Amino acid sequence: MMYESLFNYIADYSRSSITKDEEDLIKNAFRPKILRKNQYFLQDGDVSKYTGFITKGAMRQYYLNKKGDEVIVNLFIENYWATDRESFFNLKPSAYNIDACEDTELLIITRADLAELMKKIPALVEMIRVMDDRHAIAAQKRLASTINNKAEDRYEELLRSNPQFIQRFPQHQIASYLGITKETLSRLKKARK
Amino acid sequence: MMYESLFNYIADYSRSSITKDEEDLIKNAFRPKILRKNQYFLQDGDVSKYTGFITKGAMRQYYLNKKGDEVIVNLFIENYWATDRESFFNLKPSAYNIDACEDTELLIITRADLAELMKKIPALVEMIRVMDDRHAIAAQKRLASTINNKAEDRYEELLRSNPQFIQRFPQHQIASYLGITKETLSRLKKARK
DNA sequence: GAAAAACAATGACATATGTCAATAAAAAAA
DNA sequence: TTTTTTTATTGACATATGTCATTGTTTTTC
Repeated sequence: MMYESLFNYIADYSRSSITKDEEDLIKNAFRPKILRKNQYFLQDGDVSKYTGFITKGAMRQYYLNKKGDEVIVNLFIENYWATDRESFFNLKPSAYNIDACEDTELLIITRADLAELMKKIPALVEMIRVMDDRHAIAAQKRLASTINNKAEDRYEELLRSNPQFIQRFPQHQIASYLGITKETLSRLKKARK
Repeated sequence: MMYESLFNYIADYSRSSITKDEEDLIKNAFRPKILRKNQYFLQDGDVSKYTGFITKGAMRQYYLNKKGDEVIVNLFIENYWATDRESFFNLKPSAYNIDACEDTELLIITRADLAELMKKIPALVEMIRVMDDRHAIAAQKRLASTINNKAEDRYEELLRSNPQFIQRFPQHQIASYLGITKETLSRLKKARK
């Protein structure tokens, strides 16, 4: 069932594995949430009350720029955590929207419940440390890549690092995520052949 | 003396303050390091053995791209931590250089010693959590800004968020940090007037 | 299955930024 | 001070990418 993928994820991200008791604690603390395609998980202006572990589906995080068009900052699929971190940890209104790109299943938890759980489950604390670490490294790389590489190189890089994204998200969303226009991405793909 | 700024930093970043005993533990674990201007703190290919808290001075982190020119990814001044996180935590060779832009004083510690210290000082653990958190948020913002804003807007943003940088680092390094050429930055400043 | 909506491709043109070379100005070294 | 090195400015031109409008294609909805 759903929780299995979360248990596996925790095992992957921490040395110490979790006990049956701990599994039960987790089952009690995280609750399932189902989102239909296009449904919001978080709306701009609301507090990101939950962090959600995706067990099935795909989501995106974006904001609206001055001109009013969507700028995608993150894409999420299975085994990703969806939340606006800033809003979630500081309980302040978010500037982002997060919504489902496909029918999606999540396991969600509040900040307070997560904090409680971390007191009881060391593996969870370690998981978060490792996640933060990898996250920081990945962010550094994505930034460097954005600054220094041409649109084409960044697209190639995404093809290598996250081929699933290209399958599952429409091309204009991929373009936005890469920080280029859909027209540029379209031309760049043509040129690659 | 030097350690005061570290103590203040920890106090700022965690709710629980630290005891006199904990201060002594910290003094024993972190050791002072002085770097002359232009001296390396970390060289590309070496493992980033230490993380360093800057008490005085300024540093930069950069790599050499294919063409062989320096690409600055981070600038550090007082109260910043200088390390290549990926290398420091995984003890693998770094792809970055970190060197001093001015005569610089740091308090340095190894990963192992830091881990030991974290077992003894809860405030330190919290500090790191908060740092990671803010770091992730800042990285997200910097990425979004890099992707969506024009060079000029990014410069304005830096003027607002880190005016000290503009004072202390030469303009061509600021340009590199912003991901633009020195010529573009020069022109952009002229146009602003 | 027809109509509507979302998605993708393409052309013409505009603009931001990069590149290269020259020169000037400022700072550091001798 | 003089010389050298580093830093900054400027011009001419090249290139990547954006913008806007049009059309074609695919997917969704009724």
